[in-house]
Amino acid sequence: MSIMTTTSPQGRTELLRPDGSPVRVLVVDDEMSITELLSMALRYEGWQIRSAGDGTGAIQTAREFRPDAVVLDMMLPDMDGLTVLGRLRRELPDVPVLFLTAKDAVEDRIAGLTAGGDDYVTKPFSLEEVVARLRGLIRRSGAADRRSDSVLVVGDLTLDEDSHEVSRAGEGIHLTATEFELLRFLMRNPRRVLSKAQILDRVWSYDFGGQANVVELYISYLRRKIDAGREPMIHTRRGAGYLIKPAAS
Amino acid sequence: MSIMTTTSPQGRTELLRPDGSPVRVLVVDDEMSITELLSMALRYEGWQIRSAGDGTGAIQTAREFRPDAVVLDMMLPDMDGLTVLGRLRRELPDVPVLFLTAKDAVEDRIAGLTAGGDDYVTKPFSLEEVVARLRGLIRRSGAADRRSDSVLVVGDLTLDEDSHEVSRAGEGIHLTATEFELLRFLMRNPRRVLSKAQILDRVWSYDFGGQANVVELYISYLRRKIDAGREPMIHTRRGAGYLIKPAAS
DNA sequence: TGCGTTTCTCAGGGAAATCACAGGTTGCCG
DNA sequence: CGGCAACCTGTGATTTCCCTGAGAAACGCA
Repeated sequence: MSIMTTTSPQGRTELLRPDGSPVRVLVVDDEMSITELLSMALRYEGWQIRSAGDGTGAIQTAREFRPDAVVLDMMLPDMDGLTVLGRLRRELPDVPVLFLTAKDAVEDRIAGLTAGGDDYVTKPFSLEEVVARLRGLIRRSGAADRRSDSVLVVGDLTLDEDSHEVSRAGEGIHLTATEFELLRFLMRNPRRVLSKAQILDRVWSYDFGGQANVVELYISYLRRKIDAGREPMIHTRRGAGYLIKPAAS
Repeated sequence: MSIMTTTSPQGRTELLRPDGSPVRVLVVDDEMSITELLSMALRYEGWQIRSAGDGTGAIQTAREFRPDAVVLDMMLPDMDGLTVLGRLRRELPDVPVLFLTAKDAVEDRIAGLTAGGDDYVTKPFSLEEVVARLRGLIRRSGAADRRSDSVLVVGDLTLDEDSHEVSRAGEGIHLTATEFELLRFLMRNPRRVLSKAQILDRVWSYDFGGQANVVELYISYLRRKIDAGREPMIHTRRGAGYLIKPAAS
């Protein structure tokens, strides 16, 4: 299965299958709130989502739905995550899997999970992170020539999702992990106003309980690094949110 | 059967058959978890994988699948590894074989086997090691002139997978086995951030149960030998992982 | 068996990142 | 023009992550 990309009129880059149909993703988690959250976010990417609450359902759905990627919680009620993985692999040998795992479980039995090019994120995750990892997995599982797709460009600002490198007008810029995710979210939605609530929901983990003004703070950080002494690209829409756009226009 | 190479847009070098179709590898082991792990990793190399759980199945599959290489566990339920080898050889006289053997198993019998150009690794192995050995076997079994493919180059740093020689700016550097494998993995993925989990999964043996900070430790060793007093090539992306890139950029 | 090498654990130090808080600034509306 | 709400940003506490020295254990080789 090879995967193509196209750019929608809104300027968002989408992954598509060769026949133009949407990418299909299977989400497996026993907590309904999590599958809901993920389904919502992934549908917003333009993908087609199916979900399952246990291993048995996952296998069944996979067989019939034939997803291009799977999001799989390692902690399921009926069977071990590794067992599910094995059976999934029998059905869909080449499908990449994104594992969800508890933060403190990382050490002991992650062994081998990422070996086949798969990936994992720890709970609690941020939606941007899940989406980014999934995009990476799907891109790499598909046919060749997807190099350019890992680079986001807005005006003279570029962000490479593989190397995590960011530069404006050719000059490299160092960003922290949170700054990077925030900028990625902005750049994936250029010229679109994003509310603080949206940003908080996508960039911060779903269990974040802090003050909402972290967004303001990190926008401030980003401006210092990206807009410093230049024509600003990050703009405030008072009462609405923030947006990024090329400096020229 | 001659084997060609090509370089994908991701910068990874792939082995291909002359007609452009993927290399075919047969994996034979009675432990399902091992065949799964290997299949996953080898598929990620872009190869086509078939697996068998015993000697009988191996012969059958080999006859029909006609692999370019075979990974063969010496300890199979139904017959001796040597017997399987003999029958395989009848079917596929020129196909190279990579033996899997327990660490404490008879070294002397193996010694004779590798004389024919075959190779072996001991369990528990690291995936990087298996992949590297297989690549070597396949390259050497194919048409000549694949010498250059065994050398990885990133900036002024070179690593020869055949001779295990490493040098930076022409100056030879001695690395231990683990350091070598870690550097190889980094250099096979230049300019790409690799997480500690990914590194552990590929470079350390699949049964490694230790602390994740061995990766930090070995990165530290590598830096001392490779970046010492020079423009650094190994970079930390805090919260994400490590990457290697030419010093220039 | 004995010795050098390699691998790995453990723990302390230190740097970086994250975030709360609070005071200052800006823009909007009456 | 005054007042309020929204936003910006400096400061510093806390946490998290990373680095590395020291030494124990395992390994390899003669």
